Amino acid sequence: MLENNLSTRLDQSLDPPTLASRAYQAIKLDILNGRLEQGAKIVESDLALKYGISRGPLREAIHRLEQMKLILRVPHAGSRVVSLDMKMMQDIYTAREPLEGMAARLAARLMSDEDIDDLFKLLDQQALGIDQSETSSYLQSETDLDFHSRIVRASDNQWILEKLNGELYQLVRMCRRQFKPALEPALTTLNQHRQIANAIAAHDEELAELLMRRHISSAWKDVQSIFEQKAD
Amino acid sequence: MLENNLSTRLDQSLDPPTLASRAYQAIKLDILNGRLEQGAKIVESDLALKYGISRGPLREAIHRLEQMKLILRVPHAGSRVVSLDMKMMQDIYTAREPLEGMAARLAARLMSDEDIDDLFKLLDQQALGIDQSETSSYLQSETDLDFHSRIVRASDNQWILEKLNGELYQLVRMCRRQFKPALEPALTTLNQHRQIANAIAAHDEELAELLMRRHISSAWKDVQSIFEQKAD
DNA sequence: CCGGGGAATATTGTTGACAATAAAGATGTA
DNA sequence: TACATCTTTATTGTCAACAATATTCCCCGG
Repeated sequence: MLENNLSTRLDQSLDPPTLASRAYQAIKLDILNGRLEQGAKIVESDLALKYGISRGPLREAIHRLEQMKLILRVPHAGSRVVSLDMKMMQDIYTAREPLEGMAARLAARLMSDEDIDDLFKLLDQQALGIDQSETSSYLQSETDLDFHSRIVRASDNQWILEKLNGELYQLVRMCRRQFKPALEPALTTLNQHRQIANAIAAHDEELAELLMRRHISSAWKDVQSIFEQKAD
Repeated sequence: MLENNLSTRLDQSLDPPTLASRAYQAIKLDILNGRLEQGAKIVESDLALKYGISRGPLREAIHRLEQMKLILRVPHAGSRVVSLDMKMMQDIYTAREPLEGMAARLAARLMSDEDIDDLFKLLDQQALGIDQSETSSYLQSETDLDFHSRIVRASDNQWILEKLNGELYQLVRMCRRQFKPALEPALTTLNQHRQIANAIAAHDEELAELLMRRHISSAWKDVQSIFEQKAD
């Protein structure tokens, strides 16, 4: 198990060169990739051993993941990987809708011509990926989030950026991974993205916000239906 | 300085009976009340001594406050109490606007008749406080946030609740405290609150969201003007 | 007098050991 | 066998010392 330690796996990620940060990223990836599955118990000493660090920094990593809701912790009783139920995902999509709507509005106001070009290039790329049907659903999900991520970055709002990119999108990734087989038709998503991009290119704030809200709302309906058909 | 330690000051707050949690609450209060002023350097060993605990749990408390943006931390260099500049407050109000709009929408959908009654009672109480002009601006600010807080709680959305109540409102408190003298006319605020409450009582989701967004937007304009007249 | 380099200091990052609490298992009784 | 209580174990919470890093201050040369 020692080939799994941090110094060998994460030497290149030098953002802040602190053990806690690297452990944080490592655990986050383990959760997102499913190596730590939903509801799995997190034992500090085990993970510390696995990553070859002490419990101190590992603890800090766990606390960060707790704040972003990837880990659920109950005092004196330990922590587990979050398990996404329907209520939680509903809360998340319900919060995403107005927040990303505002992000789209700001993007329509602020986005530079070059960034708009790049956005359309991304859409073309996404269209190509749909034709080649062998493209993994994982990749499609990533390019989808990439689209949203660019809009959020263009909003020039640090708070919205952190909450959406840093927190909500991770949970969306986890949720999508769980529902790998039953995906919403990528073509619908692409068309909605195109409309949003057009509104942003026209600097039509009102329309960009409206379309983004519709887009998120329709995405939630898809996720919701999967939850319901899973619960029969 | 030892009469200031945690066991004497915080015995009653037993939410989670862990030193880290109590330190977290203590430091949070110290920041919100201005005992730790904006931009002040946070030295772990000093605070640990002051609160009579070790650096371990104190560190955890600092990390939590960092995540909620009351403390700014740079690795290896230490942490300071956040200093609120105009850009940051703009980001916060810009995020509040759609989020609280959605909260108002949900409240209009879900709020029970009893809770609506309580909401109106709070408004009457607030009106009384305005007549007695000796009421401190601090109290007015608190009842204002209380109004918003109830709506957010009624939205039945855990994520929105945590972000608004747990994070953004603290920063708004800090900002208001800084601008004690120049306050927006409380009467305007009260009237806007009344309109919002009416929309919620009528279960008019659309209107509740719209009015709440306008309310936040107008509140931001007030704060913004104070920033600008301070920077001349 | 001013600026750069380097030792001294202060502060954060990390560790392993200890204490307190909760979970699991054993023991005895009805 | 079922159940309650105690004992044992596993796990988290806390602490104090150590290591690594950044900051400060002093000295030196210009």
